[in-house]
Amino acid sequence: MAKGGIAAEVAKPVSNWSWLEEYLQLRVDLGQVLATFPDDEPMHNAVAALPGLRLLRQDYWECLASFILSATKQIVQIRQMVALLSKRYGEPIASGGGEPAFAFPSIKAIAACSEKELRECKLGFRAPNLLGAAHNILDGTIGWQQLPTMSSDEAREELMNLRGVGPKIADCVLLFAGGHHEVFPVDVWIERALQRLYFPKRRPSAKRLRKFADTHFGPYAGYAQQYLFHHARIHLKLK
DNA sequence: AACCAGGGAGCGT
DNA sequence: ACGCTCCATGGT
Repeated sequence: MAKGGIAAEVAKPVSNWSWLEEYLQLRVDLGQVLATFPDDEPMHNAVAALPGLRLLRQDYWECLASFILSATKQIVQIRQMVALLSKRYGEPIASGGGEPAFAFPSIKAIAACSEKELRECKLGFRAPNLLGAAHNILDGTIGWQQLPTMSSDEAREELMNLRGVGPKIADCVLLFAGGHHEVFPVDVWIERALQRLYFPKRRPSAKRLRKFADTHFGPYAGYAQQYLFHHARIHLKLK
């Protein structure tokens, strides 16, 4: 994904790529981000292993919905659920002549589904949670439109009013959709990675790790989380 | 063929 | 505040 890309090489750009620049957060200076990371061995290793890793800036709804689906599911299966939902309830989008492609379903499209239909997309017990989120957004139970202007603490609290949304999922939405780069979501992988890398003997509680994450990684803790997370998944044999 | 998965809610202590 | 257990479904 070299900068400049295709658009710069054609005489007349047929398309405006600014959405992609936004999605990949190309305005963020990675060098400045990396400079804020703690000067310790786990971070050095993680950064060295994954040069150029970036956070995405995702759509709020797509992000929230995906992470509601993620509870107790493997990543391959999450992709499956998302693909199935999109195929059945999403709008068709340009696919470049290959397989037909579909956007992630809108809030209204999901709200119009029955729980049964969602369960038929293999959502299991997550089906009522996704449906409830769509309803609560549309009926104003939570301040959806105000989320982008809220502080991360306010937005987290607001999101956690949704059934099926706890601290981890809320933090993922803050980081990946809200652009709150200081937020450090703690999931089972990061928990294991932090224990292994920073506390090989002690095995601190989840609560303790939460506090460590909040104080140790600085203003771009979310980026640090991503480097550690993917490094741990790819190179460390955890579990 | 079990076992368990990018969590969260609802219980019990 | 903790520590359980259950929740559906499919990959390994």
